[in-house]
Amino acid sequence: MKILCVAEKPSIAKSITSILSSNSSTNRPGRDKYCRNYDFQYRLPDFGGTVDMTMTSVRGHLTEIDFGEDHRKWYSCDPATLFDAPIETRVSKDGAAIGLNLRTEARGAAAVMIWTDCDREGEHIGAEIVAECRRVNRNIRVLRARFSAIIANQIHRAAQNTVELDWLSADAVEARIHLDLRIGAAFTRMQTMSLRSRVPELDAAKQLVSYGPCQFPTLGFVVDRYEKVINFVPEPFWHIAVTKQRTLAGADPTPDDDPADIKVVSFLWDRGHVFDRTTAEILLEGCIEEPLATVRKVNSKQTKKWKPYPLTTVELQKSGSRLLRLAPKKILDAAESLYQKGFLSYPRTETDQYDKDFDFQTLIAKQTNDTQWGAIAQRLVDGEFERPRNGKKNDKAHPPIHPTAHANGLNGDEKRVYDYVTRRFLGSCWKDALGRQTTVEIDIAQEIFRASGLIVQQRNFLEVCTYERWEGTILPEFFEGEQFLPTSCELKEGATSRPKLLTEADLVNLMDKNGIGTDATIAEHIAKVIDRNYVMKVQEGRSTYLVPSTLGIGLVEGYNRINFEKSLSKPLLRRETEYRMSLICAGQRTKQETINESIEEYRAVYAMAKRDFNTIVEAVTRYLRDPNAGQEAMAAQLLDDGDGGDDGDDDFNDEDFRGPDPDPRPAPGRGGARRGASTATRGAARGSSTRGTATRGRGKAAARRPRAAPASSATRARDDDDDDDDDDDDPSDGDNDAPMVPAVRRRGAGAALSSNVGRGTGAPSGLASSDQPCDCGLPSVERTVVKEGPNTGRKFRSCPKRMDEGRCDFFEWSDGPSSGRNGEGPSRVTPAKRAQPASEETSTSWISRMHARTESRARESGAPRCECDLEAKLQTVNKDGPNKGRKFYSCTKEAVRLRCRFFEWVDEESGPTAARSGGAPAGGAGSCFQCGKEGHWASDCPNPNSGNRSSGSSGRGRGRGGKSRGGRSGGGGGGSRSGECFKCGQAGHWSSDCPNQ
DNA sequence: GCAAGGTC
Repeated sequence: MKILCVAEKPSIAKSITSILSSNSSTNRPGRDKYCRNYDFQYRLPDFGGTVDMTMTSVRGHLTEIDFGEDHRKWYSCDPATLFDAPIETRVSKDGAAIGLNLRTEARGAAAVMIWTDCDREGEHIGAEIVAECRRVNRNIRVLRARFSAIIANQIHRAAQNTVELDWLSADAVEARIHLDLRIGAAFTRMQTMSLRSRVPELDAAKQLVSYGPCQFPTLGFVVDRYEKVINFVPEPFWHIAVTKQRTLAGADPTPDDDPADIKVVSFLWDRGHVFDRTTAEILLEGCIEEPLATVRKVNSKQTKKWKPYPLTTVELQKSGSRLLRLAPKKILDAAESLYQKGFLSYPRTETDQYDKDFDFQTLIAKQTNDTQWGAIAQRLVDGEFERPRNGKKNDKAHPPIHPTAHANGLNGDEKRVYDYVTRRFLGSCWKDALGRQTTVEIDIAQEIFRASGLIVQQRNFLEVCTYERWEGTILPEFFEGEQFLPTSCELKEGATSRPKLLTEADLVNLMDKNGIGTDATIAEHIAKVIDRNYVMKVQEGRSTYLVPSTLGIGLVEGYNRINFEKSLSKPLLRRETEYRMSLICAGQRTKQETINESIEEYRAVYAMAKRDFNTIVEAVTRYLRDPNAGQEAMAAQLLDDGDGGDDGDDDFNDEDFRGPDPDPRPAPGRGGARRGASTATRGAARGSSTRGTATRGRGKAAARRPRAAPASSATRARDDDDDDDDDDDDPSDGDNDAPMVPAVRRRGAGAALSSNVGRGTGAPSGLASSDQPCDCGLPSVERTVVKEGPNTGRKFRSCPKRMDEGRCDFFEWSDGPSSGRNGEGPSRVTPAKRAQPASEETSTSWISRMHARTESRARESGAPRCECDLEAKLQTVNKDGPNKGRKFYSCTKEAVRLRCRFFEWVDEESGPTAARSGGAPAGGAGSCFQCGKEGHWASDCPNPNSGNRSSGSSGRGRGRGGKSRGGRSGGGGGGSRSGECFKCGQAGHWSSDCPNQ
């Protein structure tokens, strides 16, 4: 009797064969060059004893679907008919040889045993295999082998205990496949054709304006963050900072003391900060009237920093893009290649827990000869091994990503990815790092302040995970009950800070949490929205951010304005599809019912979109032609960053894995701006409302004091994790790498009230807040462990979202730095580097500051600098017209969307640009594209034959909405209304042929 | 020329 076994991919076929045959199979080529056939004998008592097995494989899905001939051509039908058009399923071109091989092998087989991955897609691929086999063997029996790891006993168990193929899961996948095609094709064709016929720039660029249920939410995340950056309004807050100079032995310093023994201890205010200045001043006044500090508690306890979880694909993409600074797609490509070479395990896995039978020792032993971590691997082999922690995810198909062999001679991206995976694997097999944390709590006029120190006792896994940091902080001796005068006690001002634009790591995280794409496709969706010109990658310093293009913003805003009940650019619709798939799997809904239901919903959305398409055209046109669109966010962020340089993201150094940054998480503050601002306001209101109590209650119980906004309701304090350790937010220290808020605002009455008591002034402290953002960029919230166990009642901070909203993995004990944070005390997690711009600063003031900086720098160097404060690029007008050959300066940035409006003719002394001088050409960003007049859009232009601004005025300069600054358009020298490339902005070619991208 | 999901 012959049984045909079919795996999802060649590598699995090979390894399962090796187990089942005890390495005694013969193999022969199949029809496809990757899919070999393995023959062996295997004992299956249920089939009468020993049987002949042939193991082969497919390569993922075997079939593809498309519309019939009548609907395949774009202009052959109304896109709306695609919701119902007949769909054909056929074996894909790639699958032809594989299908033939299956049919050949199935002919004489009694049964086909399906060995595809044990997930929904795997069941569907199994169904495809069965369909192919039945073409030649109608009655072939179907057996499903279910396994969760390629481990001998599991594989044998799966072979001996086959089950039914899960046809419901296969149906669910088929529903998804059909819906994706119908919806994607209908919307893509409709919006591409409609937009191209009405927006000449898009037509000229042959821009494909695709819609996909994963693409649009991906774009939506980028636009959403962009808008938060743009709309952010900083909210000022105040806090009392207390310092104490003390020798390590706990005495007041004397001139004879070794300076190295003298420490300045910063005490952080238990209230974090308050949003009402008067409240803060009143509380400070109390501290200054009764400045004697009493040490209430000195608490010392063991703490630990947890070793990393086993590595999933999504985590590899997130941490990899952050630490290695590689695009998620590049990381996956490198991991795939390493997998093909046998150095890494299968790189597409959702599992972050190892099977109980997983053979760690053999794998670790393979690393003992490595020059960098061989000694550590040897220690693990020699007994220091500790089983990795278990995460919560298990796809039942693949183990976590781990090295399967020692690799020598790798280079480039592959080396970096391999090194990271291996270090992380070894680290996860070691012990947590151990330390001792000491917290000192003092009371000044019934205000509580805390300082903490950390002694790292055993680094353990940190020795191999060199990209993680956990540094000790020395705390001099303090004794319970002792009293002292603080060295300084003063009011400091900070502000909630602007969120950062999304990084790729942030986006991967958001997509993962919201169920957009799968571990294997997330990177592709990101690449796709970039390829479609919806999103651009922008390098600033060492960080890469994602910025929506004018087209991207226009699309999202246009669809948002139509006000669908379920936004196309939000993850809800995709999540709903997933939910409906789960209903099919559970047998509660049929495939056809689900398809019909979803199609009717999308059909309604489609009809609305088509009816109101003017709204989308207007939004797209407006942004496409808005000279400022897209620049504000970068500019604002740059100004927040001061020098526009590195934002302090951790850097996983290419060579030795020793990055300068202590915290391997995304830089904080990426989001939640509006939320932060609004909660901050609430906090302020609360503070104000109880101010009277504060006045009366001074000296009474703290509980009756005004409540500061809880740390969780405030956005983070200014913190850029900069490489320097300048935690100082004192404006007088010359740290002028950020726009400074006038001293009077920052100190004001606070300065008058501040007091230097005791000896010296000491260094001002950082902010005493626990407003660390979670991995989504939102302010974390404090929760309490309710589950029975050793931590019951213990407080921790986590993502503010509900689980069903996609809560992220951020976690931090409130009482100790034990979970992956840096080693400082829990209340001192975000030292303020410098203050934020004051809240009343207008949204335009950054523009004037930028101009001022530009001009001052230009004066210094003698070279023109653009509004981005970059040296302007010398260019020549190429376009035919009166200005041909004339030289001009413009912004040097490569991405046209980020270029500023700077323009200067070389032959005109300090020639003002149209944009800067106010001498804007007729028809600004808000004007009609056709006639140049304000008040209507081109689609409604009453003067369609007015010849546009190309008729001989500088108005042409804004022909493409001013985005085409004079230089790029030939300086008003006539020509067509949209003569530049959509991507790079230069004349002479269309974006489809752009040589600059 | 459309989608998303497998895999090489």
